[in-house]
Amino acid sequence: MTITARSAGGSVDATPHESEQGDTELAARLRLAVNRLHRRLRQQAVGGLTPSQSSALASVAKLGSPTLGALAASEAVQPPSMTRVIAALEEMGYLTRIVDPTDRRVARVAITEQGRTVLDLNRSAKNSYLAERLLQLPVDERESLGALTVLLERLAALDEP
Amino acid sequence: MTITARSAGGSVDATPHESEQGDTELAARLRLAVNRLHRRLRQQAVGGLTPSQSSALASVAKLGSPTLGALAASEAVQPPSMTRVIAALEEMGYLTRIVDPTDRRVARVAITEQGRTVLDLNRSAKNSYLAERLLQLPVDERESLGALTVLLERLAALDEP
DNA sequence: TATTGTTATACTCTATAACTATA
DNA sequence: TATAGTTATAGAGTATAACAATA
Repeated sequence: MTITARSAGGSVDATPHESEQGDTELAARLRLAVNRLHRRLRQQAVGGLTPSQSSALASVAKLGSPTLGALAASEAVQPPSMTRVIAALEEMGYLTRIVDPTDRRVARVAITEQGRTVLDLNRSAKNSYLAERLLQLPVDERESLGALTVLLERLAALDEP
Repeated sequence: MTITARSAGGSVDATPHESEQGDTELAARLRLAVNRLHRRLRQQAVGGLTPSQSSALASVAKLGSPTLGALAASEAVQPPSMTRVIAALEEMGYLTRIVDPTDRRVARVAITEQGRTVLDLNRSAKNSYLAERLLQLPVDERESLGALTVLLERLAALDEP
């Protein structure tokens, strides 16, 4: 996939100020954009899961049967916060706890059949805020978002300072 | 500027499942990425401003002297939420209230000299979470982020359903 | 004694409902 | 009566500190 910066016939109207910036200004703009988009997204509960819950559930599916601590680190929250998220997902039947046979202090979790179903529904939600907006974008910009998403995922996944 | 989706020598290890998705899956992945990145970012208060405050301050600077209602709509929050953000920014001396001469119900706000200084400091914060991470990216990916940030800004700015 | 997770508590951000001031 | 904003109150998400269980 190959894209260009402003390929939609000039519909991306960056001002000179925006397009001729340094890395720190790019960081500031990206921060604002992420914050604002997050505010839009948080108003939509997708498939009965809050953003924190669907994010954690997706991480569990990806990691297999992580410990609570590993999951908290992966989601960049503190253990007490993850305790609550897990409790909610467990009560809904979307994940189960597994007692670690070698160390009974650790709490491992794994996704259930129901949990996987919900996750799939979540991934294919055609009526979500973002899905509807992506359809309003020109095809080439939509494709470029695929590349951007990979970068965002990596930025969010990088370790702490 | 031209980029490719995985230009970092294969360091972007998207699975086949991730790279061969439809728009709805892209939406789901983008949603998760934005949520996670937001969680990373919210832990860093930049220049003494919370994310909500710096976002609102930037909007005021962009809009000129908006009414509280217009600012709330621009930031996708309800008027009571904006009342609090404005009160905090006003107390810090970063914006002032202007009585609308034609309608004394409306509360207009404008950025102060101090506010503009803080905003500039914010934009050039070299030690922010994102700024440091952007420096870890290959140059071509960093450049692509500049173009794609514009897309995120537009997604966040689109009107409600 | 160190580590893993939980409970208790508090703070930030945001929302809805009810209210005030002005039109 | 309608509109712009504020105050009162509540809920979601997360944090730190103190605790319990296990190593």
